[in-house]
Amino acid sequence: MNNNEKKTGASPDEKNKSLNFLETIIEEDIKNGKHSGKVHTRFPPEPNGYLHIGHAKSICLNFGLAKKYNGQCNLRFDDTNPSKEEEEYVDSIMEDIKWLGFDWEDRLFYASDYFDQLFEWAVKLVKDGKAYVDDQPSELISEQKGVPTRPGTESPFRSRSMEENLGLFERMKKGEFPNGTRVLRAKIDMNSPNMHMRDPVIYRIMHTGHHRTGNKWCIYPMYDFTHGQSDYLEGITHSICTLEFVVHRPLYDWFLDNLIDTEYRPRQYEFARLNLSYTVMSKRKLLELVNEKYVNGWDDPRMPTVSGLRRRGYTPESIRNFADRIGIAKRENVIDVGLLEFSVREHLNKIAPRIFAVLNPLKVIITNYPEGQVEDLDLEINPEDPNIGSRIVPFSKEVYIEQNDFMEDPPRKFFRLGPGREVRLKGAYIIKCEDYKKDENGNITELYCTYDPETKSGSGTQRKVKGTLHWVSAEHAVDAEVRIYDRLFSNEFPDKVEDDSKDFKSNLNQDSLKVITGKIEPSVKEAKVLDKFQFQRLGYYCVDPDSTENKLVFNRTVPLRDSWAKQNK
RNA sequence: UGACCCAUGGUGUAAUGGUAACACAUCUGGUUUUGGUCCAGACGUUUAAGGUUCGAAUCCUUAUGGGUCAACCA
Repeated sequence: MNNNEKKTGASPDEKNKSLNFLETIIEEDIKNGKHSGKVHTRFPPEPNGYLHIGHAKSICLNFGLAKKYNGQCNLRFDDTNPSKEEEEYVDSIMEDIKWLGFDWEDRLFYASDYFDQLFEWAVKLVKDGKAYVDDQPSELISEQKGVPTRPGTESPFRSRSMEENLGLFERMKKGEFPNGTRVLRAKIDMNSPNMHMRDPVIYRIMHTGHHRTGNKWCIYPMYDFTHGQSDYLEGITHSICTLEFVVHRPLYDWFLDNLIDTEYRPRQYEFARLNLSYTVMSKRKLLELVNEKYVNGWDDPRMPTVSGLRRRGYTPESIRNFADRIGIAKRENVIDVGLLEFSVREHLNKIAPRIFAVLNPLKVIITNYPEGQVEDLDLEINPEDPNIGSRIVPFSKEVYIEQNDFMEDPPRKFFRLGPGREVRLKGAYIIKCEDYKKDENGNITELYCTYDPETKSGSGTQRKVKGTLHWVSAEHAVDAEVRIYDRLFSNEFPDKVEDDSKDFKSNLNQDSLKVITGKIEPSVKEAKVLDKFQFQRLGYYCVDPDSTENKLVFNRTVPLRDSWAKQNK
């Protein structure tokens, strides 16, 4: 067994994991022969924004469950509100799901596919005396709904005749009434302790074109009147959503019970949505960050969006592993963003080619190295995967190292360079610092070192030194823009603010982006957009789409763990 | 003056009436030409009170704490 095979990071779903509560329910259903043992889930995004890591959790859940139990998962756009929804979002959502590694095959649906059927069902409700047209404005309806602790009062239009309701509803459909003048309401129970059962609105007038149905409709069904029936039409067995829909479940069931005669029913289950420390997850807040230019768009690498994470350098595998690790439950939770970072490090460690990059260069002149000599050193690409081969890195008389790899007056445990100290330049020679130069401000500007020609890497040399530094040859190095990203918020819980005059934006991390120019080894010239690297001793970086033929741009995905920095905090 | 959901280490998630465990985080040590990786170890957990039971994290009751519900949003 080689080093790679015994890694614990192997996809968690290969391990014997205990079941989450949904898997328990599903296995019970299968055992009982419910739905003939079939499992059919769906992922139902509203196309009014970009997907974020919380959606990724849901995608992994729904598609993952289907896969695990030999079932299927549909993609269904919940597009019942044309005033907010756009084609642009449909496209980005599909791209993100595919990128995450999931496939809905030929099962792409839209709630708007069902508008005709939904309308017929509404008519049935009217004919059965279970729905009525209300002529009141929304403010009045809202007032009559009461509050959770007090019953509501019935609308004066509640007892209209079936014929009158039918006529009015038809006229609503024909476009005879302006927006907001009438709605269709289910007649349920204004005294219910559940607000959603107090004669919910099921159709509203909206003279707005729809991205799929064009101008065919000027009335649109509400979410509650759409979702369960859509699940029914698609043969969904387990309809999984987040906790805030728990109170909607009685309504979900009510519509099906009053509309459907067959025995089959989809059933709704709820799980806790993902919250991540040091970030916000609501679409509204994310949109605010984009609109008010706190970030550079939905795919800004600091955003918790799927497109942002992709651009940041995250891999689909790392996100899937993350989703597996956080589990599924009904308890409110805040996951430490460190777990996400662990997941991406874990994967990138296995696959990212190692290269040398010096981000804060300090010139080192090797005084006894022959002028003009260049040695092409053969360095491994990834010690985790020796079979992958090696790369050539040129070495010469003048190199750059990191400024913080030298201290004028270093403490004993500093295993790097200082006056009179020795280190190994990784893959090259052991050098000794003989002298250094400072500018008028006291900044170190140059180091003068000697090298030991007997210590060339791979020559069988026995000499050991405590420290090993990365470096680049000054004349061969490639300049690149490097964007050092940090957490978007400085507070673990961005919504926690000192007083009401502030909001989550007051917790924004002012240093979440630093742009510098780094010196990178020449092999990087071949890099393509989104290629991922480990800058040795620093972190994982990937090529940003802003890169041009003449200028590479790198994003820092995540720094390497740094026990030295931690120790010195 | 309500209904519903939830409560296990610092953070998450298991244990399905029978030894409270796994991951991350934290801390030690070992290996290392990355202060990375890897390896070994340590730390630390059932909200409370009653009840049922030979036996309760698990079942029941009450309390406490947290959350959700009052868009013609989803």
